[in-house]
Amino acid sequence: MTNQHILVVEDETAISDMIGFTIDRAGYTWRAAMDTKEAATCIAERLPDLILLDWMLPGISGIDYAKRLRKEELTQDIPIIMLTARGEESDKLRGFDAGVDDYISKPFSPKELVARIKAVLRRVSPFKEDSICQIDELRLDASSHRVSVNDSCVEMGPTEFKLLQFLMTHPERVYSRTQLLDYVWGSNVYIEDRTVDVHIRRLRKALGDHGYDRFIQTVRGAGYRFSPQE
Amino acid sequence: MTNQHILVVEDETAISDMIGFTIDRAGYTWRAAMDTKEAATCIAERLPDLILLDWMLPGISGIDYAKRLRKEELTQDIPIIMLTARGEESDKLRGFDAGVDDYISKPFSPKELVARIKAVLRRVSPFKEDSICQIDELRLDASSHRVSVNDSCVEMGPTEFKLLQFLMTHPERVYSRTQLLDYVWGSNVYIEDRTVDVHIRRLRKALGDHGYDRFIQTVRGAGYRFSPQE
DNA sequence: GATCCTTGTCACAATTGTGTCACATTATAG
DNA sequence: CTATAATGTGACACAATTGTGACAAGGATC
Repeated sequence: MTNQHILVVEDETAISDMIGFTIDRAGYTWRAAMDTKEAATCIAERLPDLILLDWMLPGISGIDYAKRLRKEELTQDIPIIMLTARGEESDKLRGFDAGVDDYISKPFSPKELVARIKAVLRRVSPFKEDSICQIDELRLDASSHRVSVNDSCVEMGPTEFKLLQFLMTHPERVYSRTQLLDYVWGSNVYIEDRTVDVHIRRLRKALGDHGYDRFIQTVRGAGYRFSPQE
Repeated sequence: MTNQHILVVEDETAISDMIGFTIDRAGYTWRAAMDTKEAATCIAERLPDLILLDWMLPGISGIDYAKRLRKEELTQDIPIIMLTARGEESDKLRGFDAGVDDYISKPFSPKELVARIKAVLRRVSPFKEDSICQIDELRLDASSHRVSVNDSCVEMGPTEFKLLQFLMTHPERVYSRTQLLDYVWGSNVYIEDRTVDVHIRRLRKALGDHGYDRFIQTVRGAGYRFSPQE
């Protein structure tokens, strides 16, 4: 994972300079853009591995821009971390809907910035690599976004897909509801723990039609585990 | 989930009670201190994995205390999260200089508190996992939350699991009932000593089906001990 | 705008775990 | 050997956790 590239979209140069200095020292390369137009140029020149996006940009809100990035094929898989000022946190949820991966509220420490960048990159990249994951006859194809058992398709919602993807790529290990929220939904979403149960239920139902719900096991007092065993 | 311990340094009992309640449910053990003196006592008794520190303490600012903790060898690596009231955020940067790892501004939701605690702990000690513990043919795998003897699964409740985990990671040593309550249940529960007996009984029963109950030995007048030897 | 799908939350049901008690059993002191 | 204290054990009420169906809000699609 050497030489990952980060695009900083931020109109205050004081801030983007500080950010640049920090991520430089962390071993990443980066470019700064002051508006969406510059950003487009940067992206064309070199596709970044991650985008740091200010909440407010000249002429457009960061969220709207994030949505736009999500629609373009080129950029739809690039993780986005939003930089919010104090008091804008109430709108966080809107951002997660737009596909934002994480938030940092200003002022933040260099440590925190680097930690979140690392966390997001770690979370995102393992998914990209092995696009096909098969355990027994249960097969998950990330690139075509399909789950199948013996070539017959298993229908499920996007969240269930991501959940199954995470579980299948991390089998034989128990994850608490909070951890699953962290890893599957994203770090700081404020969602009830119990919501995970409901999605587990939906996932089991989808797999159950094909007899594979037994792979998803409840560990009382701890969380859930994916395992072909027993 | 290896029973991490948190120290809460906060002079308002209403707040520290609420915090305690929350982190209890998140599976951590904790102690509360109302001032730096009490804090020192708590640290001496059991070194915490994380410190929650109020911005203002009787006689000293939280930041100054944080700096002091950073100077002591014993505490310099323990992550600190500061609790700030609204309006004190402008001083965040000073705190980061003092080596503070994160901030939470009051009022905060339990969910946010737990999320930040986990984030900081994960950031600081990412390698605290795995922990497969095997003695003879008895194997306890913390990450998959499984106990097995010769690959056949041993069923037990959550408390029995934690108890066995503690005993297996601290073999050859006698623990009194009160100590076990402290270490396995958490130091702030009010439970009868004799309850430990019942859980020992349940644990023995689970292991006994596989012939491993002899590992849990009663030391009359003292407590219990885990040991492969008779 | 009408329709469909997804999603988070809730309320209630089903299940499982927990702490305490009473009584049985065992060890130890005298 | 007996008295006494410590530990083992089964039962049980109730607490806590998890499963499940329903629902309303919000997006997406057309």
